[in-house]
This record gives sequence, structure tokens and C-alpha cells, in this order.
Amino acid sequence: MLSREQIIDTAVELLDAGGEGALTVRAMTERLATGSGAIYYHVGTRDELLDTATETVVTAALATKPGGASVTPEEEIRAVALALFDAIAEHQWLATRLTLQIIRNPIGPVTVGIFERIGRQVGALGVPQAAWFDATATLVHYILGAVSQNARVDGDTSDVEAGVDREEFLGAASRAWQELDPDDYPFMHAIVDQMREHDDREQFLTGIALVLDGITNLR
Amino acid sequence: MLSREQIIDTAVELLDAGGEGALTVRAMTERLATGSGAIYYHVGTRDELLDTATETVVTAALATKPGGASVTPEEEIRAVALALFDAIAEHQWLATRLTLQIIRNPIGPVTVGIFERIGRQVGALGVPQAAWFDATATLVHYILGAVSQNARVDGDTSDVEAGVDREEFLGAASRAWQELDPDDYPFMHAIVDQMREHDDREQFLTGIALVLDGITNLR
DNA sequence: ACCTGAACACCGTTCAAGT
DNA sequence: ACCTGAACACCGTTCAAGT
Repeated sequence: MLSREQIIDTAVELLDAGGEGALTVRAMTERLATGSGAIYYHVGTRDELLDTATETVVTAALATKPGGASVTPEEEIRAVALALFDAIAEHQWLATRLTLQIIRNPIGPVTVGIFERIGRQVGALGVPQAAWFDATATLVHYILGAVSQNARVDGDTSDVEAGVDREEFLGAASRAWQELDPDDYPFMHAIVDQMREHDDREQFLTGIALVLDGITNLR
Repeated sequence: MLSREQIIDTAVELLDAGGEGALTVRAMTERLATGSGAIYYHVGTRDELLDTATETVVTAALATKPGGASVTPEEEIRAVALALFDAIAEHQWLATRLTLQIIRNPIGPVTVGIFERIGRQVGALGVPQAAWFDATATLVHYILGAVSQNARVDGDTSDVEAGVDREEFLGAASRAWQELDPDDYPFMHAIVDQMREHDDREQFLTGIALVLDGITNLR
């Protein structure tokens, strides 16, 4: 018998392999050797399936160990942030789907789960309660913004090739920046070297440290 | 004769009125009283039209006055951030399309335009040059993350009704949060009142101030 | 309760043909 | 150069019918 879980797993596979465009009802029925009605019976609309897949993947990412007793709030926040960073690296379709879910269903399990997880640590950081909501919202907005914008479309290359792709990409980008009119784009010219040598993950951690610095100043 | 500009304007109208799903080639040909080939001739694919529309709207938003001579870097950054905030409030489809464009074309005019505009002010803030790229990336990630996640889907109501909608929405959200298990979601329960009374725009400015605080600490 | 699959209305895109 | 619009392959969704 066809199960809801099977359908969701298959959907994630199709999404990972070919992006949102690859998730068609017909592709699903072929892989699952079933009729289209069966899918609607178990998970509803294509759009609902997309939401469910998002929920499943994000929940799994957040389920990483709650951290030992001796973990600082900063470390815990970094762990959650990196879990989301890695989830989007693995499932690039999440970048837009996560945003869509937060906009359309801000009281759903995805939004609430992330907020609760980050918010507790903001409290543990010693931020006065009156600032909890603002501080947590800022952190969550930053984390989700950064991970979404860092999702790279690089096809299904091996790990070794991915390194090459990355260098090629950075080279192309820095060349494009070099070609900009220096009078119109002085800043881009000034940072072209930093851009070529930067690491997304490191920059993400630097950004978190920076926001955390602003947050702890609220004490 | 049909012009590229006409096509883009019509596309933005359809997108504003009904979201991404409302932008169909057939709806375009009806409004413009033309054949489908004409659209492909002028702007290419539907996807390319979507990118062009995004570019047009973002460029217009960034074109707000460059600021007088006596404007501080902080004020300038706030002005750019609020311009993007308002652009997404007016064109909600931007939330996902902007992310998509940044991912797929990080060297395009949209990404470069935002980066240059914000980056200059980061320099003017006195941040050491070695930290320019990291600081600017953090700020841009935060701004785009926050504005995207604040895009509300509220249909085509008048300004007065929008206020009612907002209260209804906040009420529904706070009620949903109240119903969460307090043992599993202590943080959500603690901030439910702040959430009901907060203002998105104010919270956004608070977030920017917080990130700016972290950035100026780099001096 | 669970599943099939034909049928339907609607897509984006192409391209020979016209002016 | 600019535009038409029929034709094509492909969508998501429904629903009577089966087990």
C-alpha cells in the first residue's frame, strides 16, 4: 500500500535532483507506479506536497542533537544556523519554498519551530525579556536571509568537481565585477579580491557573530 | 507598435494583482491585444520576463534620491532598506523572485546595485577595509531576509481594511501561539504579547540598528 | 478506505506564414 | 523588423469506476 511517507520521500528526491520544475504529478506517478488520484488522496495538491516536503526537511534539520549541558547559547545558535545552512545546500529548492511558507503560514510548525529554537537561546544570552521578540526576529531574519541567498545552483557534480565549479564561479564573478565602471561602482572594485577568496560558510559565521554582538549589547 | 516597456508594465500589473500564477502568456496577449509570438520576440521566455520585471522594480526602488550632502551613512542605509521594504510590500511576488535572482545571477544588476549602494555606506561608517565585504554581506543578507519574510499576503483590500486584516491576522497568530503546549514552547508563550503589539516596520528598523551596532563595533 | 486512469481545462513555446 | 495564431507537448486536478 502507498504511504504518505513514501510520497514525500519521492518528492524530495525529485526536487533535489531537478528543482521545483522536476516535481510533476506525472513524474511522481511513474516513480511510484501508481495513478495520479492516489497522490491527491494521500497528500493533496502539488502545492500542499511542496509544503509538506519543506516541513519534513526543515524539521529533520532542526532535530539535530539538542546539545549537551555544557553548550553555550552562542554555540547552540551557531549549530541551528549551520544545520539550516547545510539543509539548503543539500536541498536548494528550499530557498524560495521556505520564504513562501513563512509568508503564507507564519503560525505553522516550520516558523514556530525555528523561532522557539533560536528564541530560547536569546533568552539564555541574558537579553532583557522586553527585547526578546525583536532580538529573535532579527536573528531569524538574518539566518534565513543568509542561507537562502547562499544557496548555489551547481548541478549534480561530485565533491571534487564542486570545488572546481566554485573557483570557476568566483573567477567569473570577480571578472564581471572588474569590468564594471570604476566610477559607478567604486565599492565593488574595492572588494573584488575579498570576494574571490571568501568562504560562504565562514562569512555566514562572521555575520552571526556580528548580529550576536549587537544582541548582547542589549543587556 | 508593441514596446518592451509596455510588456514589462503589463507583467508587473498582473503580478501585483494576482501573484506569480496570474502571469500567463495568454493573460498577457489578451491585455496587450497581441499574439504570443510578439511577447517572445520582445522579452523572451516567461521566466526571462519575470527576471526583467524584478530588475525593473528593484532598480526603481533603489533610484530613490541619493540623499543630500548632510545625510549620515546610517540614514542612507535605512533609506535604502525601507525602499526595499516598501517595494516588497507593494509587489509581494518579489519576495521569492528576488531570492531566485540573487542565487541564479549573483553578478547581475540587481545584486550588484544593492551591494554597491549599501557597501559605500559601510565604508563611510569607518569600518576597516578588510571587513568591508563581510560587513556588507551581513547587512544585505539581513535586509533582504527581513523584507522577504515580512511580505504579507493580504489580497487587494483598501488601506482601512488592511488595518483590520492586520489586527485579525495578529489575533489569529497570537491565539495559535497560546494554544501551543507551554512545556514544548515556553519561548513562544513568553513573547505572545510582544508579537501581538509589534509593528513590522519598526521591528525592521530595530533590527537594522542592531546589525549596524555590531558593524560599527568592527572599528 | 484506497486506488485507477481517462478526461478536462489550461499551460509555455515554437514556427511557418504574413506584413 | 515585427507580429499572428494554430499547433504541440506538457501541465495539475477531478471523478466515475473499480477493489
